[in-house]
Amino acid sequence: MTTQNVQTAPRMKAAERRELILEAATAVFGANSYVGTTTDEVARAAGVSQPYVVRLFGTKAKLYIAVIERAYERIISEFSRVLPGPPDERLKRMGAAYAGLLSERGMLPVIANSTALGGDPEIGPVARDGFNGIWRFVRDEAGFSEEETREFMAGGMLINAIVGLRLVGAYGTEKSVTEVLDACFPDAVARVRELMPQVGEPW
Amino acid sequence: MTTQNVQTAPRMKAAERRELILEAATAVFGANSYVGTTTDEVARAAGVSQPYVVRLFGTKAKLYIAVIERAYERIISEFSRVLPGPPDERLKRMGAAYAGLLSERGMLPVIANSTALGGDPEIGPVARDGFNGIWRFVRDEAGFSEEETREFMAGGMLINAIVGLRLVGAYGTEKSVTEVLDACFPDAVARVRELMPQVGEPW
DNA sequence: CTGAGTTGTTATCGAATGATTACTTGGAGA
DNA sequence: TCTCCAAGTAATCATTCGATAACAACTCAG
Repeated sequence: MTTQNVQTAPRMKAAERRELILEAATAVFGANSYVGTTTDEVARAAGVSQPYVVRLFGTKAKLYIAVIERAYERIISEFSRVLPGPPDERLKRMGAAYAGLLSERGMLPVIANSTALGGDPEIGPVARDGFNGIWRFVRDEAGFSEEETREFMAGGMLINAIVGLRLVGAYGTEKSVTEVLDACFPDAVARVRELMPQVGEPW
Repeated sequence: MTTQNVQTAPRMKAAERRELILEAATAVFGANSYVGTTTDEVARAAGVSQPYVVRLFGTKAKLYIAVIERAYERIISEFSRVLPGPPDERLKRMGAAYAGLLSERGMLPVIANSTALGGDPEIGPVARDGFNGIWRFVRDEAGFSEEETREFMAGGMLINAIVGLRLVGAYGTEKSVTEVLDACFPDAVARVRELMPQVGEPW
């Protein structure tokens, strides 16, 4: 007995622990970018030791790859969920679904950051695959026109920028910000407003 | 005489050297992001020693701030340049002008990266100012409608993502990529195609 | 011509970080 | 019950990076 469970994390199957770490890593990578994040921060956020994170994923880059793969899958999954329904409101639903992912910490920032890492030989291909996957889904599965697809993707990138810049802190005080947020996606903006992190928040 | 000019960089007024370093720093920060860039890389790219870079700008963060301020000024300057002319083609000209900045190394990637740093207490405010500045210019100086402004900014963010992902390497082979590039900005895409860095290029 | 301020360097430090090694402990199956 | 694999940790290492300090040489005003 005694079960001196003072220091060590409660036992868990590796797959389950992996998922926990991926969730924590998404939040931390999202807050600090890829290069700006230490494996130790991820480990502490997940409640395990730093060497264990490295051992489970092999390397920091491989961990990050797992994180963005999971994030892109998550987006496709949300889009699929809101696909059924009135076709004329499909774009609004998908925009709101994307903005809704703000509630899952780091999800959108990680996506945004991945679009800047195309030059990395390891991460680049994964990021391109993820981006292309969303693009194809929007066009083929959701049935958007070429023009609609471009606009939808561009709108998503704009949301990423707004989130990354923490622009919502200025909502209401800065006219141009208010403008963009209201115009961005008809239904998305409400979600963005309620979910977006403020300036200086650790998030 | 003798002027043993073996190691030390040729003398230059500090202001001139500052500009040289800013240009080099834009390229390096653009290629590797803020956190991923060392002051030593910047120094070597500029042909001076690392401590001198630090001394000229005080700190790495201040150097980066000078870089993005310069980049945002550069964008405004280009937009101003193409402002005169037929109003119905103003949007096309400005889109092409933005894409044309691809020829100045690191300019667009630096802008893209700055939109992810809103959470930084030092850099965040500068990035927000720059973004808001462009926004206001597009709406007030260029006279775009609210809707046009949003679409223009969103298109710019999409270009940033395409560049960051090195998507152009797949142009012609990947159907969806071809689609977006052609649809993005009528005249911008030609410039993007000829100027965009390929996958794996140091750029 | 000279000397003082500016331009620039070399040497070096302390902290941080990703990774490796060797060790411990819990728990499921024979 | 016993044992062996999986889960997890502590200790530690080699690098890297931003910053500081001390020093050297060019140049221009008087």
